[in-house]
Amino acid sequence: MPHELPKTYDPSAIEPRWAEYWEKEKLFHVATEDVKPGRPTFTILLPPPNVTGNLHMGHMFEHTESDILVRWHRMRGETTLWIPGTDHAGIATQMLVERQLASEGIKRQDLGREKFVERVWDWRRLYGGNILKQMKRLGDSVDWSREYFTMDENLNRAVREVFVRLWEQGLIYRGEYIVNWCPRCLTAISDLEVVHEEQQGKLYEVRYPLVDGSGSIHIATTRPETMLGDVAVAVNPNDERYRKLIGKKLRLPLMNREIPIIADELANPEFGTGAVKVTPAHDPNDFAMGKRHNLPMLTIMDETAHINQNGGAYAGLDRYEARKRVLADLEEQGFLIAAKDHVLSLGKCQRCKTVVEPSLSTQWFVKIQPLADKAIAAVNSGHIRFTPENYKTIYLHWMTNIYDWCISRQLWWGHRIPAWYCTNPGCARSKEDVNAQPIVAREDPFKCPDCGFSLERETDVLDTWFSSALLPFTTLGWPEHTRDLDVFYPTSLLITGFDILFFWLARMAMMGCHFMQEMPLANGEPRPASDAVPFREVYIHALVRDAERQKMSKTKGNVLDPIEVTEKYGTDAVRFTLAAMASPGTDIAFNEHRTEGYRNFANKIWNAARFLFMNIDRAAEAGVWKQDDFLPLDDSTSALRESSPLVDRWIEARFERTAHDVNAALADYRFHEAANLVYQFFWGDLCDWYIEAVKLRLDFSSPDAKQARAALEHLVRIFEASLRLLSPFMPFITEEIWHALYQQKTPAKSIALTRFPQGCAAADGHNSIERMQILQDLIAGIRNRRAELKIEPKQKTPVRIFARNGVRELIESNRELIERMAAVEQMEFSGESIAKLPGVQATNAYEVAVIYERKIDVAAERERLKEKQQKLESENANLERQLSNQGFLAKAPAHIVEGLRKRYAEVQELLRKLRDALDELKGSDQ
RNA sequence: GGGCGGUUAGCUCAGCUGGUUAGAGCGCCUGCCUUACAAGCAGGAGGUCGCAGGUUCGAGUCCUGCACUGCCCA
Repeated sequence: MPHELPKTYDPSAIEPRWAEYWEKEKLFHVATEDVKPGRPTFTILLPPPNVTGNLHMGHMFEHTESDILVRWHRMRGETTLWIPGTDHAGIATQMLVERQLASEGIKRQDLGREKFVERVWDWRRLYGGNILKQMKRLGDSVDWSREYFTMDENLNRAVREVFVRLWEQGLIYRGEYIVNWCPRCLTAISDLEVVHEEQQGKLYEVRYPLVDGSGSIHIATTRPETMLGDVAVAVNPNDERYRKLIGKKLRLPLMNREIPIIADELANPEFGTGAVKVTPAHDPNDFAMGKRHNLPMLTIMDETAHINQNGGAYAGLDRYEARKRVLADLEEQGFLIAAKDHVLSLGKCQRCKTVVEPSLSTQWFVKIQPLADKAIAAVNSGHIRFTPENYKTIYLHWMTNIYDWCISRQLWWGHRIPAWYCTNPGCARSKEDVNAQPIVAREDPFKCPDCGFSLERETDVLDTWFSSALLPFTTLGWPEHTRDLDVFYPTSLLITGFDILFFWLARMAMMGCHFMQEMPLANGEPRPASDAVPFREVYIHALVRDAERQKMSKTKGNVLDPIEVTEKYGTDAVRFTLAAMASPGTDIAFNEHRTEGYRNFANKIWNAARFLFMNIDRAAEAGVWKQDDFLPLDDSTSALRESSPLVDRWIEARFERTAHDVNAALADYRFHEAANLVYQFFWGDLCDWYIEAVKLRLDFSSPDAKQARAALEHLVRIFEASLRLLSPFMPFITEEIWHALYQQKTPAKSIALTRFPQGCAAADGHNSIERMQILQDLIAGIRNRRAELKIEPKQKTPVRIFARNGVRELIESNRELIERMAAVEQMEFSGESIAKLPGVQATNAYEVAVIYERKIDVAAERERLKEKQQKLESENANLERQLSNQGFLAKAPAHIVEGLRKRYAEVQELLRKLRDALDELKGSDQ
């Protein structure tokens, strides 16, 4: 059956088909019961994208790198599992559904908690799968049967178990602390969810008079409205200016309240006036001071950041309105001394960008230090390794300066905290009591064990990251001791961006090390710390920026939609772009021109395949080829025979070396190197040289069609292996061509399930690479000379060659190749050097002259030779300097010195030839 | 303020533990529709490796300082 392929590669015609096929055939499903013991496993957990999100370029980059590694490991015969899923994204999702409700004129409070949560689930069912659909389109080779959602029933049970255990271990506590409060989201958020932005503001100086009338003190503040909640003024104990005022009382302006002057190291004499007001309920530093000095905590704002009853006349005002009024009143009453320009850092809610209000409230916290200690040890002892390595420093730095983690959120969407309070206001388990001992339980309790009253459940939910932190073990069935855990835990690798290093990675490390240490190994033995880690390796990928290196952002309007780019150039081309630019630690400036180049590469492969098919069809017509002849070829045995020509040996050696280097590059996450190696081999070696060379031997009508058949067989063999080498990088086009090659008789359901070439660095036993290089240089030299002489491409020219014995033999036996590739029609060998002939290209291996009747342009020729001479002279001077340097000769390693000596001899020889040629030119000039 | 990076061709970037003549893609210039491919083929130009010192027989590569620049944390 003849092959029919369009002349130009059209990815849109084939990609959706294969994406669907891979999914439908469940090609990447790993059934635990089928896992063979002893076989290496490669497990990787997909960082769950936000369920509300769409796939962006960063995802595609992350998925491309993951998919390349996953496909590579799979093709190396490992049991390879990639687990996909999505994250319930508490605040983001709740906001989204609230907005939807708002368009119907409803507030979530109108619906009530239960109905609202149902609405969120409805939303999720309808739209939540979008990002997964996009992943399917891109062909991510994940195991879809294991898809998870962080709110799934089984994961919820695991979250609850973790919470209860941490509570039992004293690692979770409830308490009144200052937290970051978002007055728009109406919830507390963790330190990490606050983004700091520099902003131009004012530093106000306000006079606070002493109660005894003996004077006053000037305080400096950026937030004058919080003075309503001031309970003290602090000065540094070493500050001479204020030392004798410590302990005295001040009268707080506007509020007419007496407050003390206290001494605290936190007051910085260098900043402002050196005296700071203390508002413990509205500033984290002041809170710490308040604790130290046992000051009252006076809350002056409500949850929407409006002044409350404690703010006297200002009650009911929004915080910014209150600031204006406070300033106006201070000024009017003569308390405002100055307002200086000041750049301040404002904390904003990561989700909604509202300025966060530090607020005193009762929240749940994880006592983090004991968990962090384990996570630090895991990295320090090498059980978790980072690439690039510098992230280890960043991780350790953060981990050793860690604060307790506020895990409660005042939301409805999320894992509700499994804690119950007694409804009896007098009971010690009542919610109103900050020090209450709630009932934290695996099973819902019904009545208070102390007083028998009914119970109410905690309304708060957990930080989304709390559940995400558990995924490496909960997705594998924890808390049960499952076979999945035995087989797949610890996961092999985490690929993620540095932006969630602390949010997620660090917390997974803590939770994994803590909880999995308790889980015995498959054989019942206790689990060593090295096997408790959630992942053995971490690869932190860089950021994808736009072509101008700007961060992509919706406001800038420079966001590239990966699906759009993919539809324009093909998934393979986009993947290859990302891979080829993915040097560890370097951000990617995504440039469509580059993608265009790799689409061209795909087209090149496509056309190489067309060339193959054309010849297979011809061979079949000539009766020397049957489809059944073509069987999968085993990598371990070479197809080379004694009689195989140099080019066959050469391409095979090049292939083996490339495959070897690609494997080595991927093992070190050097994606760019791997991609470039494949590119260079496929285009630079296979297409530019091998296919051109093999054309000489593909004449099936000749009497020696057997030789043509052998040539075709070798070509097909190398090509098929090259497809496998390319497959992890370009899964679609390789799949398509590979299937076409086998014509329904594929040895596997997919090229993704075949073997990745392992390669061999020392495969070239016949020095074919070195020998071929001489021919390539010779051909390039003749072509160059022809271009200089402006010879019509079609016009063939004779050449004269002088070469020493071995090289002459090499050239003679590849005469046809040279003739074809350099447009040579006659090759004549000289018995002696022709270096003096005008226009000779001289190397150490040969001298070649293009014979052409057009008169040599003497001036141009001299120019050419002089330039060459100049380069060589400077190299020569360099060599002489080094070789006469005793220190170099004494200390440099022998092979370096030897190499230099050899090169020196070559340069001498080349210079001599050049001088001769220049002399000769002088002669012809006269 | 603390920490971590970056500066190599017009652009985007490689260059692993110091070692012979610093590479790639894109762009640019010249010539070609050579029966796989003009999304192609062939040839070519283009770099005092941010600056200044130092270590070394030898520095794009190691050290110090400076300049510019990016990011993270406070």
